[in-house]
Amino acid sequence: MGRTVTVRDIAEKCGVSVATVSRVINNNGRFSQETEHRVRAAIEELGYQPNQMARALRARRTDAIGVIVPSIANEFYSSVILSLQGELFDEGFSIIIYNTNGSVEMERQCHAHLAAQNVAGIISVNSHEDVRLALDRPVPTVYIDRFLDPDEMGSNVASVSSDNFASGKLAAEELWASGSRHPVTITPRPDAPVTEMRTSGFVRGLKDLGYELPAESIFTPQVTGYETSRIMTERLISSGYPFDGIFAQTDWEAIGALEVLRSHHIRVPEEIAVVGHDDIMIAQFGRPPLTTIHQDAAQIGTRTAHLILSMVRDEPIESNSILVPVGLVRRESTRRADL
Amino acid sequence: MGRTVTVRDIAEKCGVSVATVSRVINNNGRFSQETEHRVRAAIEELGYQPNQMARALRARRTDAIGVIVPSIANEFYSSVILSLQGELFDEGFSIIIYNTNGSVEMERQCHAHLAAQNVAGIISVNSHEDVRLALDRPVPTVYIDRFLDPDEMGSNVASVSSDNFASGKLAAEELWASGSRHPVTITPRPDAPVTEMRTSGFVRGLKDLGYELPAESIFTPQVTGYETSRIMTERLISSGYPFDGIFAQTDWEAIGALEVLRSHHIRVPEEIAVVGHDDIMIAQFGRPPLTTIHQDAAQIGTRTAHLILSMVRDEPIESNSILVPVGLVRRESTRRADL
DNA sequence: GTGAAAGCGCTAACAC
DNA sequence: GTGTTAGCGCTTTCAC
Repeated sequence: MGRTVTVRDIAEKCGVSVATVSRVINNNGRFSQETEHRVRAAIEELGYQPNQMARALRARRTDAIGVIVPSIANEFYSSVILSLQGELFDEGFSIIIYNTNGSVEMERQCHAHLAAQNVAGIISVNSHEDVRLALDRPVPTVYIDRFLDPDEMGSNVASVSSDNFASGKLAAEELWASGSRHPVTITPRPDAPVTEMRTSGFVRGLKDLGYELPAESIFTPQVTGYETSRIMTERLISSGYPFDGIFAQTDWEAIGALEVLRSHHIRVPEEIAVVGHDDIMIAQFGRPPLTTIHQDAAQIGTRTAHLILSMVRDEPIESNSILVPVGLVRRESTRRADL
Repeated sequence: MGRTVTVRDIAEKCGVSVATVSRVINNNGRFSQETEHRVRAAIEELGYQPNQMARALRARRTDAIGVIVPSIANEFYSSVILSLQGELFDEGFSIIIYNTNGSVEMERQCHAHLAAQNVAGIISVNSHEDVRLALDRPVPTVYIDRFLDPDEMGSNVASVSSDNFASGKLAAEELWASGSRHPVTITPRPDAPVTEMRTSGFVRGLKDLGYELPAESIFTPQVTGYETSRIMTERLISSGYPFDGIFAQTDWEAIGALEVLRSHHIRVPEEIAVVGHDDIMIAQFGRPPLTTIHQDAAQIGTRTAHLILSMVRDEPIESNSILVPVGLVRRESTRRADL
């Protein structure tokens, strides 16, 4: 293992200065064709790779994008990250990932860590930190799963999100069409930024159909997930509260609800129709298979990647608040046969 | 936004030299208590954060660990990464993630990318690259899901893996105890490094029970997964090949098999017993719920993190080939009632 | 079209 | 116990 090869080695081998080598590498400034050939040949021959740390020190930033996410083990998030990592890699960027487990304190620490590392940009997924913090962060930030008012955002903040209002509305329409006249909804944790949009879309959808959803029909657990949803559904049944449809705002919550309904021998969709949200793999394996709102994780990933790249490069962006369409995937937990 | 604050600012504010400031920060070398207090106070007051790029340039390496994985969207991998990211974060390290989608060429590119970034270490998950490449890479590398002969490894290569031989054996014993006398196995893709160990454990387990598994009973698809497994099981049934048990070496393959068996009205476990592998969430939702081999993703993550940290710090390591125990999780796809 | 040289922010000799 | 200084590898002004 010889010393690592630097611009200097290339320069010496070619009998030019390091400045010229640098110009060739970055295709920046003038140099003769002949020099270019010699330099490129030497780079090839010696297997030279520019040292990114030195570059970063000079440029005052790295070619890395920080990604902060509640948990990479969440299928929806990992799908988004898979997609955006691929796009960013193609442009020479790498991603540094942090899991916060939903803790605001952890999020704060991650931002500190990222600041010290001089990342070029930050992608923050389903964050419930105060967005104003981002406004006076020098590094461009894109929020996923969080709708931001375009007017409130500085030029270094943007958002990409599913159209959660639309998904709430779709769920309302599907439950109604399935004969549900007293639907309820189970939201993610109250501080999840998507909760409000989905719920208001749901309320609005029902209202348009002539039904005013009572506030008591909106259930907002402190912790999102399968277990919580089981417990809530169990309580809901034993309380005798009249309901004949559930919009569970995550698929895991929907699956939890389905399991409890099944254990009570309540027929789905005949007695109670159920709509989930996200369309992760488990949805296909519900009993019955779950009707759900599909989020386009791949598209969210690519749009986010393109957005952050533009911002990092100081290129103009089409919009600083991108809404990705959702769609209903009808399976067997809605639309009773006799309707 | 003022200029970013550097050691120099701290030094000036305290009336000391940058060297002293550096000594205090790194707790390296001598300095008076009084100086220390002044410096720390100034750091606090100005909100100084050491520039990691400059440090990295100096130290010739960053505090980042590169992680190369086939796909972060695979639940088992993402659970491992969740775990190891937490551990590494506590020690001040960050992780840079690459997805290869199982492509060796992509893996090669990722290594090149990582080399240019001077990561302190590399964690390579389920890689099928030539390990000898790692031997003359200067940066420590830990392989996950790949058993390496301790003798073949240099001091900068190590491995952490489930005890895949044991899991094959467990599967054999469980199927046998469920009354299966002609079991088959469906492996992950042939180049997956775990395939060989699981299969030989399975063969050995059956042999110990007095059954010699014919080579025709080992099915090795080119592509791992739910769909492939469905197709293979379908073919297996229509071919009339006699079998009464399946060891599917991933849970998704097991779920695919279960679906096909169900569509043919073949009773599980009465007619055919099924054992999966990994114990990811979907296993609980199989029809019937899937008996499977549990892999301890969290432990694999923490052991990997500790290993790579020791290697990075040039500390001695207990072992360069760690085997993490597995366990059978019995659900309803094995052990017919009448036995 | 090319070279010399400064400097990004930090650490570690080395001197005192 | 503290200061001076070289230099990590790169890019970029400024000369010529």
